Amino acid sequence: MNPFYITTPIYYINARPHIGHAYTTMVADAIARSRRLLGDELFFLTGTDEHGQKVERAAQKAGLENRKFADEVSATFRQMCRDLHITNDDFIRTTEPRHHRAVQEIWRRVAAAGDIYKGDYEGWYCTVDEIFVPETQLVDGKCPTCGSRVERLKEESYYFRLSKYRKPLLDYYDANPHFLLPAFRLNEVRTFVEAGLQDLSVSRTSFQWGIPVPGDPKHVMYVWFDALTNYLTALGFGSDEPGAMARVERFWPAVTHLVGKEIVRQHALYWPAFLMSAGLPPPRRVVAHGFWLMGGAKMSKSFGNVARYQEYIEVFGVDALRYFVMREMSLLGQDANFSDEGVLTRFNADLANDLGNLVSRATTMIQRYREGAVPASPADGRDELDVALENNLRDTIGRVIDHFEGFQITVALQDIWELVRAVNKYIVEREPWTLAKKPENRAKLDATLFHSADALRVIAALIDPVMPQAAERIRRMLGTTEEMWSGLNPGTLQPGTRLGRLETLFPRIEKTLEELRAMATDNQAPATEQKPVGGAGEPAAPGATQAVGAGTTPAEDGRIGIDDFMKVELRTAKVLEAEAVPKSKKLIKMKVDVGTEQRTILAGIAEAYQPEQLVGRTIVIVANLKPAKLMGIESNGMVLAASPEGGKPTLVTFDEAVEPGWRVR
RNA sequence: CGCGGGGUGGAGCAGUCCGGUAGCUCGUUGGGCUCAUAACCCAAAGGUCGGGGGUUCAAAUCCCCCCCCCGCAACCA
Repeated sequence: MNPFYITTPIYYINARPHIGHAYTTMVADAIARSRRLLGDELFFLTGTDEHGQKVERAAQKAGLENRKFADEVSATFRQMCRDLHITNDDFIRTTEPRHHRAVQEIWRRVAAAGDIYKGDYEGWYCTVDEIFVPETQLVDGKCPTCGSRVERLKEESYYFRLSKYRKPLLDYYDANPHFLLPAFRLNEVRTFVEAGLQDLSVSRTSFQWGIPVPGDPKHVMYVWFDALTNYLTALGFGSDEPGAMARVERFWPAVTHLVGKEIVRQHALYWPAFLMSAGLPPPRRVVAHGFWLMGGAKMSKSFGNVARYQEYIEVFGVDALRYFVMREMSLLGQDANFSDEGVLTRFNADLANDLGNLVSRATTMIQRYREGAVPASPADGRDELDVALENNLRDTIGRVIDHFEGFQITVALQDIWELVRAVNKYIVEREPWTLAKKPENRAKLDATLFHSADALRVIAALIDPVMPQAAERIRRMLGTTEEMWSGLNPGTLQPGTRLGRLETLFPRIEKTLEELRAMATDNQAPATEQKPVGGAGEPAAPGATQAVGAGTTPAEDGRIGIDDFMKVELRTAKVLEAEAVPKSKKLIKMKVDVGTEQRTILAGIAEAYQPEQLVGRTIVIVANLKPAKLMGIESNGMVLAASPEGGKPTLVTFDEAVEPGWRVR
């Protein structure tokens, strides 16, 4: 047996599971199921990433002890696996002792290879949020989340000599052109590596919720060093138990890491480098998928367009959701759209009309014409139509297997549905209902019924990885049992097989979209503790955009006094000149008259306004803001505008004409 | 010249690496059938393949230029 090890990313517990997490997990499950059907020895891993400052803070906010908080959120991901019929062999949590041992062992090996050194991490530190803020995210030299002052701080940190691995990584990519799929993503990573690599800060002293560095416990390991190692932990790496290393040797590096495109760099670059340093082979394959878009836009909680997988399960069923996502988004392709219309259309057209109806008509006829027992296919009843159908079955089996092996699940489903339609056509061409009227057509009718049922048996086997429940239900109706792909052939259905109880496989959903949406809303659980979303649900990269809404409260309840407000000097100003800042996307530079003087101000409104339409307008500015440089230009103030989260700004205007320089309050 | 992805019938996509009748699903229109979940089967309409040059007997596909959209990065003071 071939060893085959597949993983999902471990999901960062600062968000609750949504469609993004569900998608990755369902795809990994389908691949796992397909490999089992092919006879591989399989290990399938998923889990949660639970360390880090964001978790510490989220726990604090929820008023829970770190571990309690982690337990709770991690459990929702475990529940997601149950909800989606995921067949993972293990569910790892980075807070488990086995993982601590494994990570520390990796650290020791990397250190022994001379790739860890102590240095200083220097950056801007917000003492309120207790977090380092990347220079580029500073707002007016202040913390972007809480607005308080940041200070230059140096923190002792261990570094990993990533720079040393530029050449080995490039060599590895060259020797393994399919290491990262799809191919264009490997190009991106290669370009990045070629440009040169900086050593990576891999420890922190500013928080404790992490895995201590061996021999220097005031340091905890930083994000990726901890998280990535989970893939080895689950195999038993670092364990003292007898036989643990045997499993590592068995399944490593025969691994496929399924990831979202936002964490390609970590998996295709950091991780192989860590492993090389530790004297272990890099993973065999990384497959990176795109994002689900809602209404053409990336899902984000602030847009309120994050799809919850639970609603779709309730309305359409687990299999239908699995089918939709795998049919609609090519694993090796671009981003795809997730919409109620899309799901509904796929459900009715593909599942109810094409497949469900085929199952229904084929089984009903056997029931009606042959008392529920599959007839044999007599030689004198067969003709070229039957031969063509059998050939079609054989070809489709081969192609579907190939496509699954190449991670082209979407294409495999297309092929299966081509077959489904071919069987529907076969039945129409044979007209069994006409044959049944004349006894002399008995042989031909038998052949027709047999081959239809036989085709259903094959179809059930082929959809099994994507829709395990539907496959099983078809088998129950047919009276057959599960079959491996390795021995799957047309024509092997046992004559005399008695059908089971017939049921409707996928009942058409005749509801309108409005009704569906209403159902979904009704089912929506009362908004629980809203956690910020990071990417498609995978661990956010170090220095990623700070979570919205987390720890923004400077004072007790966040309110300020009138005197605080009066510190902000708002004034009207007239725009005299305006021009777009070259090479910038959002900035417009303008010269404004503030009554007593003229000054230059930059505003991030280029996406909503043309410079020409600004000239002559009266706007509101913050007049006593410290100057700041943007794109090399100094801005003396700030323009007031209202904007939806992530949307285009609208300038503050007045009912009646006002003069420049008036105070606004 | 920051990096990358994309622009193909009304909608969503494949085809582009390895030039040669432009394909699939949904939708629309007409027909067939009645075993079946008003499902299924057939047929038709609908595309200057973002624009312009070039290479070639032949370009959606190769080369050059331009336009537009979407990510990421950099600047929403």
